[in-house]
Amino acid sequence: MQASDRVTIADVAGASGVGIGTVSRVINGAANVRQATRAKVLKVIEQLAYRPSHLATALSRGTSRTVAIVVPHVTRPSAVERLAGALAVLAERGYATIVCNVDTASQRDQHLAALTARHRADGVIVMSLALSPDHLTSFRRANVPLVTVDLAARSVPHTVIDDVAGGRLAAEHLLALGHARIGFIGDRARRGLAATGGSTSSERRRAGLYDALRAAGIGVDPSLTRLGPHGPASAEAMAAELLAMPDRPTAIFAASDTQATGVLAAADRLGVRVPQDLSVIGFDDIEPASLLRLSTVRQPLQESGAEGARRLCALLRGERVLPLRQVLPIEVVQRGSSGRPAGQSRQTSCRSGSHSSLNSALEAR
Amino acid sequence: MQASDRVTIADVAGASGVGIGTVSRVINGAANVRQATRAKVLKVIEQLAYRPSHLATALSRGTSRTVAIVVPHVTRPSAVERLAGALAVLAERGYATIVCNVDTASQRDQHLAALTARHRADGVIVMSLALSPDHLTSFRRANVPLVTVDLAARSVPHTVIDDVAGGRLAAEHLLALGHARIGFIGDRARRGLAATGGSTSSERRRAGLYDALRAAGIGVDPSLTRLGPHGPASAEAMAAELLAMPDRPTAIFAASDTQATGVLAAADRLGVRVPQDLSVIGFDDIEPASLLRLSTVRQPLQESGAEGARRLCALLRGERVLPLRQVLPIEVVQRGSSGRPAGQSRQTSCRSGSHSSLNSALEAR
DNA sequence: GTGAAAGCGCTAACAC
DNA sequence: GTGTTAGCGCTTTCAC
Repeated sequence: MQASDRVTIADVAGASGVGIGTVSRVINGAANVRQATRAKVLKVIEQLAYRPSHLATALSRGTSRTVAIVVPHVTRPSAVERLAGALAVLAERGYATIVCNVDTASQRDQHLAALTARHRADGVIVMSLALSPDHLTSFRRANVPLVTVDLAARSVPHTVIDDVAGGRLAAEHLLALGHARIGFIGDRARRGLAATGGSTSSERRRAGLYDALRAAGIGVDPSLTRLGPHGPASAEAMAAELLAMPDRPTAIFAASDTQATGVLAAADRLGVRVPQDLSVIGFDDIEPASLLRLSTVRQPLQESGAEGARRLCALLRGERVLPLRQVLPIEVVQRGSSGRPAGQSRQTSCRSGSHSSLNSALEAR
Repeated sequence: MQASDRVTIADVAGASGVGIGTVSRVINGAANVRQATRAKVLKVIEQLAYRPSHLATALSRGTSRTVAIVVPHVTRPSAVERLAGALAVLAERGYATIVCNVDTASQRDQHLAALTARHRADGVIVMSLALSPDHLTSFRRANVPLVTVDLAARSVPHTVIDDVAGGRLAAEHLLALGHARIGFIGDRARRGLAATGGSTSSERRRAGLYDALRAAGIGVDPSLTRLGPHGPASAEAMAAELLAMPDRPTAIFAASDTQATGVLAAADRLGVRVPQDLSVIGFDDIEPASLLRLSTVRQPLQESGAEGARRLCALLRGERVLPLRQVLPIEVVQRGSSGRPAGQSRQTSCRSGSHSSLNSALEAR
């Protein structure tokens, strides 16, 4: 048994006394090989510890069965859930998956440029990322199949949710509970990155909130909207601002569960009880949301990645993928962080009444 | 401008009136090309929208500048942090990174087997995974450079922390605060997966706890140790058991922050105040820990992935990587979830005194 | 059934 | 400087 490094199909052919064509047939399980020949070749392969060269196979076949995923901020729970959903589908179908994390616009451009090289990846999935017309054009010109997730791109198959409707759902949930002053905590769009189709999902969710407020005849108070960098710390600071207002909101809608977590922390620090003094609703339904009893708008994160992967696979099989725009369902999940505002305690929706908030708990430590 | 698909280096050479060797030199920025020639070739490349075939280049060079990372349970915060650390280093050095998520032993074996194929990846990083001698052997025989992270493997460069010491640190922190009855919540080793070198990190942390208890002359009460599946829900259930004991612990050490989160939730549900009635310390220092005011043993997760990547790169450059065993530092981060047990309030180490626990807060909703 | 040979698209060594 | 050629290690006709 020698090192499989440097052992080629020719070595196997030589040692088995057959041609390399036959060895190739054996490797690929072609039918037209005599049983005895097959056995002999397999034995030699075993003895020589022969492993086919993936590169040679791929070059010869013209495909490496590799796809690439471009995803921003991979450490965020929503991103990693999507990624995991896609990885599972792709692995099951025998695709290797290159993961390109991007935290800056220049990283994004670099990765996208690299992926339009010939034979780099059979196809590409782009998630939650601003894609310029130029980007789209280079993929088209390079003839690299592309699908997107959490991002609408014209003439490219995309899997999304209706963020505006999601914002509306969150708002309607709070409105139904009797809230009239509803604050919003969301992302300040960073130049270039994290924007999708001209607006971020945070921005669209805010739009949905405003829609609902107007529809309810309440109108929008811009002073209740705060935008800042993503992340719990920033959300906490912004929520603290809202809670310090003389006429503070009775409810806050956060554009993501991560930010909602920050809102809970802020309420805590200020001794504001949730949900008695403040209702909070987030977006995404990431794992910790359930533990924190956070009401939220759930979107199928893993499933979105899985669907993106399935659609890319279909594309790679040469199928047409229709409809181009796939919209996944969302729903409100009510937990303990949302309830009727003070003075409207009739028919309280939450399970119990007199408790300290997560927030005051946090402050305690 | 035609599709770059199917345009080869020969086409460029033909259209520029030069040989393919010259085109190759231009592409790779070789010095010995006349300026005029270079310009002409570059213009044609532009016009034809030529993109070199990655597969052809890689096959010819014998390397694809691709590495693979095998990581279990990629959605866990600790895993994704490590992954992100590695991705950043690898991207910066021009390596594409294949990510193989594994949730079962069979997925692990499948991925590891695939990665020992010739030319699949230039090198492999395995994280937090049980690696059998057979696995090690096949990598060695296949001549595929291998490093591990959060996993000791003999004769393979590995980046780890001292989990036993970490357990000891956590214990000593609690002991110093005056705790004597210290519970432990950890993973029940799942057959095959998630075990490293015969024992899981959870198991080693527990061993460290026991060491410290014995060293303190307190001894070990096995009834205070609970093992179960990873995840906050399971941890919550186990913690609830501990807290229901007649002589319940005054402190609980959880093998991970994720599990510690479950402990906090359990305390909440039972109306046990943290840290007054119960101190909690976790392990890892993942992002939410700070928000939850969770005391913890911090380990450099991103850095561990980055170091693994750096060491693999060194290996790929042909350098010897020494020492084989790289141990990263850990430290206790005290936050609000740990304090003196009731009746020992003198010189309390935590910031404030009379607060409700996260736990009671959670119950409230 | 099986062997020989022509690609796949590039790099690199070698001539000129 | 630049063109030519021999690989890199497979798959896949096409004869036999």
